Amino acid sequence: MHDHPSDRSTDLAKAKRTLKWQRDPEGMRLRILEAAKQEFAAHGIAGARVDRIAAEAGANKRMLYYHVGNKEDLYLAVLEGAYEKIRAEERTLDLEHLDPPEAIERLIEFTWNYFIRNPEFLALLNTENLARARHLKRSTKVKSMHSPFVEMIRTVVTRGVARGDFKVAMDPVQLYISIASLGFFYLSNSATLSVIFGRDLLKKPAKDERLAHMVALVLAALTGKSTASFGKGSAAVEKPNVRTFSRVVPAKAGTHNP
Amino acid sequence: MHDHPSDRSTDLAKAKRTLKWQRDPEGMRLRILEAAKQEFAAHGIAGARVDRIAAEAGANKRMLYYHVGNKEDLYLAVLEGAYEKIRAEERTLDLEHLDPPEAIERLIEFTWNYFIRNPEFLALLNTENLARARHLKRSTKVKSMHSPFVEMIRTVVTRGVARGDFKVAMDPVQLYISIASLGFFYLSNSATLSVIFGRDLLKKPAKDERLAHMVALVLAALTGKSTASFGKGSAAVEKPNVRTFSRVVPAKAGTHNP
DNA sequence: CCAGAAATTAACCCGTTGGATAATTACTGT
DNA sequence: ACAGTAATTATCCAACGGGTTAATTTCTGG
Repeated sequence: MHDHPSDRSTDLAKAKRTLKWQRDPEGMRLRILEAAKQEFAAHGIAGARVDRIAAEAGANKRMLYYHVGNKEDLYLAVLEGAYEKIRAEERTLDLEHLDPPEAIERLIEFTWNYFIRNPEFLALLNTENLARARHLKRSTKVKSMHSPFVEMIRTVVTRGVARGDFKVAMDPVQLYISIASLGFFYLSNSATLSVIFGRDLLKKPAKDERLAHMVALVLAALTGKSTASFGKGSAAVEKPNVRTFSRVVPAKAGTHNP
Repeated sequence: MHDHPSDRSTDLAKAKRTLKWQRDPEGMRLRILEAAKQEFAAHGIAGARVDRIAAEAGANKRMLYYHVGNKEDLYLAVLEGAYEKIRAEERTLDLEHLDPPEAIERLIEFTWNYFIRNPEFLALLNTENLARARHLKRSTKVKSMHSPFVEMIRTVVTRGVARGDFKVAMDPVQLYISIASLGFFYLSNSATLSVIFGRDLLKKPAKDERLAHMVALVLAALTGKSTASFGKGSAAVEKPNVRTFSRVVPAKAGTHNP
């Protein structure tokens, strides 16, 4: 969504207490949706509280119904907004002019960083899947928002195979899902995994290591080469990083999980 | 858990109406936990209804509190049971005597099939992560149940590298997470992905294709070979399958997602 | 066979929560 | 300036849902 003056701080709730109050329909709607996004992401559909959303948005509960609708309408609006946002960002990624391996690397990095920057997106997807996509199915809007990534991957892979960079040609859909998988699962399940492994998977070194592993894994599969730290200081899309498989079978190291 | 006479049918609820009723503490407890598992998996913590669990278990609501505890206790018991179950099955997998590549394949297949056979497990994990592992953290029981897979992977990879089967040695933890990722994400998010791609990812051919892709991807990365359908009719752990990357860049094919 | 404990049922309680109704206040065009 | 509409506030409420209390029934050991 485009910036709106009353959009930044999440609880500038009272900033509107100028004498009595002033009108701001669009701003109100945005604050409601933002608050709803946080609430649904944090508590799921059933766990979300309409009153909390209202409070967080600095609004009266009645406003939610006035501007968006009931709880489910609210949820769907949030979900659609989330898809719109990622699709919009996806479209900004231009891979056409890159060497195929680097294009794939960029793709992985973008996806990974998007997930890191938008944890609510992960939560919302999980919530929606818990609901078996009951709401998505009704949303013609989302169904018409196709990700450009599948086609991007198709052309990149084709190009890579033609140029000899890649040994095999994977199904773009499968590869797309795999790239999403590797990052999504790690981040989405970081809480339980951190407990199981007895170490914090969200601290920077762990995340850096994960990104390097994902890139190395996918590129190794595509190129057939063990992809030793290939250069190109290329300041990655959002975060430069090491890119090798972590040292050879790192022995029991720090992990306390046998 | 071990079989108990009054365990099989889920709604044999009334089978206990022998005149008035008869006692069956253990059976009751099991039915309660099974019902709770389904309920929590289907609706999450906040969405779960204590009354529904009771009804499904063929019990009075009071029984839940008598045999297990309040809603949260119930949830934690379910979660711990889920971890116990998967850990138990994991221990039955013996990879030591297999060739490294085949061992990895078996591992992937096992994980994949376990997820398919236990959809509630996926849902529970998602639910717990939505709660930021709030309950897991309190469970000393689960924290002490280490997966044997990480060590299995470590030895297999080491062996594979020594024998020359594998070109690179990956960090076992990363590889473990990656293998889980590839299957987990696909299945856990199949509902939304199916809507987005406009095709049912859960029908058999799609699932078979996914398994083949996962195996090919991981093995290609490890061996450096494009892993063309390597043989060994090896009747996979639970489901034999094709194992190549799907045909070369399958053109727009059936997919309606550009 | 019977007393006490264990298991189970039946009924109720009360805070929460989504949603609705109605009254108030701020804008807008004319 | 003012009428009409849009935006917002202030209350209310009925149902839902987790948890509890108390009465009932079955089982077991002596």
